[in-house]
Amino acid sequence: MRIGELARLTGTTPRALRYYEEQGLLRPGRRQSGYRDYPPQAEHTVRHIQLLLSAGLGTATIAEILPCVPDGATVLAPKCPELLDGLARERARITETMAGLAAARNVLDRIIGA
Amino acid sequence: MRIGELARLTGTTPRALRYYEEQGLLRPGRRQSGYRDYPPQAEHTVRHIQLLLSAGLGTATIAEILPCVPDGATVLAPKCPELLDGLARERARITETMAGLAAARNVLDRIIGA
DNA sequence: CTAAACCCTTCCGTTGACGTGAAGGTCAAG
DNA sequence: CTTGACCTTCACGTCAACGGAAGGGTTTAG
Repeated sequence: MRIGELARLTGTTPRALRYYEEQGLLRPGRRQSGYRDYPPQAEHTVRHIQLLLSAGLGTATIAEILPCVPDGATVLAPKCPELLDGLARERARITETMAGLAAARNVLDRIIGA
Repeated sequence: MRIGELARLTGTTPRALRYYEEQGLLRPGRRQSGYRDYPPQAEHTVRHIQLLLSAGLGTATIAEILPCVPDGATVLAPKCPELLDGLARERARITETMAGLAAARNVLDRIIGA
């Protein structure tokens, strides 16, 4: 599929997809015309990227993670033990952020009050 | 108190405090020398600011909220009903963000696996 | 009285994930 | 064969919350 269709399927823009490629997150093939050509699994990959981005992970970190998450949806990663440390830190960071959000939401609740 | 002491008390920097003032979040007095002079309650105010910032609220929104949160710590805001809508939306946004973080953390957990 | 430490304003720099044209090739349909 | 939608590569712009340096007054400890 071409870039426009993938963008529509994933609710993003061609510009963002080119950016992901520039950051090493996607490696689409090329046609003779130069147009990018994405395989169907790219949709899943892009959704993963969006999810991890929204969690505050940077593109560099995601670029390390993605090769450990094969095409299938709910797959574990048996073969990237070097990343476990970093992933655990990211996990902790996410948990911290959630706690902070809960605290701030409590403040809002106190302000909203009745 | 002067800016350096307030910065130490709140774990931030003079630069950040000047920025908050620039955005209308703080209004310290001035001495003849031009030095900023903060009242003791400023410490509480700054902590509120930090908490709301960490929740993803922008300085403009916080500037609207602050006048509704008098000096006392756990006070409600009876007198700003116009903000209730916006605050409710921010609250919803925070909840959404937390859900997204939980989802992303689940992805990480699946990757970390064993 | 002097030196260190602190403060002032002004202004430009940073970081990340894109947005926004510009100038031009490509492709399916009428 | 031409429109119009889609694509390409630059390359600069944006937004938020500050960081940092320049150039110069102020306060305080010795």
